[in-house]
Amino acid sequence: MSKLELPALDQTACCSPMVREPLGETAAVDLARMFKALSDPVRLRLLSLIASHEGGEACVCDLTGPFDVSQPTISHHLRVLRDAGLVGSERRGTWVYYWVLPAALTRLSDLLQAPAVPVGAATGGDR
Amino acid sequence: MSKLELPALDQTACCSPMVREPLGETAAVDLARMFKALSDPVRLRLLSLIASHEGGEACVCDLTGPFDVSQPTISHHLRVLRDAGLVGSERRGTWVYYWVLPAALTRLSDLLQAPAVPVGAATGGDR
DNA sequence: TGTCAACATAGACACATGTCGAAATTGGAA
DNA sequence: TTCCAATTTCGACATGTGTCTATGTTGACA
Repeated sequence: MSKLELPALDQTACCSPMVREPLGETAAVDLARMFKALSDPVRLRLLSLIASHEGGEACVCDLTGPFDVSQPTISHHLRVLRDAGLVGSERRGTWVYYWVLPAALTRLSDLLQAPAVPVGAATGGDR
Repeated sequence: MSKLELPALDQTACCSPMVREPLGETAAVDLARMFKALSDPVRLRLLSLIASHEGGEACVCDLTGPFDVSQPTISHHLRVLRDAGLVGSERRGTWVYYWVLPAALTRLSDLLQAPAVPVGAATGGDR
């Protein structure tokens, strides 16, 4: 009997029990893609700048000035943010407007607050 | 007079006002580094798996099995998470334990909830 | 229709990153 | 001290990423 208990004790000493379901592989790929979009300082600042405007929306003409990179680079970064589902965009005549998609950001922050809370497959959708 | 008012109207039509201070360059570099650590699916799942254990802490021996990559690769990923300040680690005899640093995760989620809220320079510190 | 401004895309390039197997390091037991 | 298990680090390599200049696309206006 004592022999049977020792292995169990060994495992208890090494392993703490799981208290919740960890993130699955499919969700991780999706979420990692969004985090990757945020993993560049310029892109992070772009998102912040857009969100700092009234209504969480800004014109591109307001986004190309404050950075030390060229206009095509800003455009490329905005594309990455959009493709990752973090912002939406629309051309209105001369100007193109970008806006944050709060649902996507909420999805990320929910994960970080309780990282192992099961995340549903719901998408934010466009504005 | 009507000529003088048109340019001002044009600018109003294009630009929405700023309602808060956007993220600065220095903070963005720091935060982007943490997001980069989360931008790989395996690393995201590792963090989630650690956090899913009781006390937000897990033994490495629990972390090397559930993934389709080699043990050195898991070790490398854990290193990236640790260097980014998202987890802490400690060797206790035979086993090495990793735990999440909630303050770092909170810092990220706060940014995503109100992306343009000024983020202080406070660090999470180690456990 | 031609011209211009605003913005996006393409291609090239230097540098970064994920993964592997091999090797090194650390701690425990004999 | 030697041997072993657990874990980290190293070096190589294929692939990915940020940035640029050049070019293409879109919309407004004369």
